[in-house]
Amino acid sequence: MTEATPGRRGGRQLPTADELRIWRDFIETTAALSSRLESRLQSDSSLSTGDYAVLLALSEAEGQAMRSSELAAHIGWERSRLSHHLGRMERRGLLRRRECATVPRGAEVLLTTAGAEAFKGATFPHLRTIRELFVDALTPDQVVAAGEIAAALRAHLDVLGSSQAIPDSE
Amino acid sequence: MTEATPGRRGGRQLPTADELRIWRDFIETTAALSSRLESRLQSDSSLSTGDYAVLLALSEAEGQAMRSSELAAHIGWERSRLSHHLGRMERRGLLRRRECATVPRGAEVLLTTAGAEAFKGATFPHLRTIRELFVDALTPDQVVAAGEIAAALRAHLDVLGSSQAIPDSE
DNA sequence: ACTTTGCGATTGACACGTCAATTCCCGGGG
DNA sequence: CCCCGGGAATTGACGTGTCAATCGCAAAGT
Repeated sequence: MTEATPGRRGGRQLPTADELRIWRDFIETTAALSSRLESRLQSDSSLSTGDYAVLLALSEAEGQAMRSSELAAHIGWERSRLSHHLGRMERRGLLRRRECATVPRGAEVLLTTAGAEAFKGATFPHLRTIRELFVDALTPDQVVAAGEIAAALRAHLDVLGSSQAIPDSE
Repeated sequence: MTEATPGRRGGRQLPTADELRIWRDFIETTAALSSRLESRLQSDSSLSTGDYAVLLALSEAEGQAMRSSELAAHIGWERSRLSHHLGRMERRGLLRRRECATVPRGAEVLLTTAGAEAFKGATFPHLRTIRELFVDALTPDQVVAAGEIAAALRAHLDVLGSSQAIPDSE
């Protein structure tokens, strides 16, 4: 009573066995890919991808500094996550935090020279790794297809997200 | 359209701007997808995807029990990760651990009724979520393409992995 | 003026993962 | 017999992420 209408995509409740197999393959492989990238970045530069995202944003900012909430919005992180991460990065000497003059309780994050150098040293091997692990693995057509798949998934997530998601998103 | 020397793929060191954009889109979207799935599973069933993987493996095992190293191999986890996770799941009453008769230092993991029920209650909504977030977002062609992309990425990871994988001495 | 509210940012408690020990127990040499 | 190497599993330290308080302070309300 719950199905028996093949062909119509809106009729099924559950994925088919083939779809499920592809799903598992897809999600596990992308996770493995992230994890490999992470460990490459770690061994090449002693940075995590989180560190890299923060350093990238700060490097591109004018004065190599940003308010922490701007930074959070820019890289799409929750503020609390950023705060924890900045604390760890500050302990490692990659950046400094300073009271912000313009905004009441605002904190400004600025790159140290060590941070700038770490970023500089990391970026080339990191990009090369992306090429090796992702671009080189696929045909040009597949790269394009991957982009389209990502766009479709993202669009779908956004649609669902607005109607029935978690509290505030961004 | 931005590059000047199309054709030779082995010549470049770094990804093009287009490739990089696709990469970021792809990796961030898949991460968002995982995270959405995780939170759906959590709110539907109070389980993490890790819990789900463990419960699935145990449910399918004969006697609803497995040696912990078999389990680790089956779901592809490191033993230490599994050990930590089993500890947390045991505290929540989803499973029990017992000394294994057949193997010297072997530990056997077995499902409790609570664990079996939690899994039973979780599986339908979980599969439905996979359908909603993944299958429904893509055209049938894209689903197939996603499978091929995953296979290509995985194969490439495996090739690289065997030649220059983990640091064994430094 | 004294609260109240609102926002930026931080903190604490906890789940999760990895790496490097460490424990337990076994089965050989010496 | 005692030690020693080795496999199974656990443990501890620590980085990382989330959620729910909390803190500090300025602008409003009364």
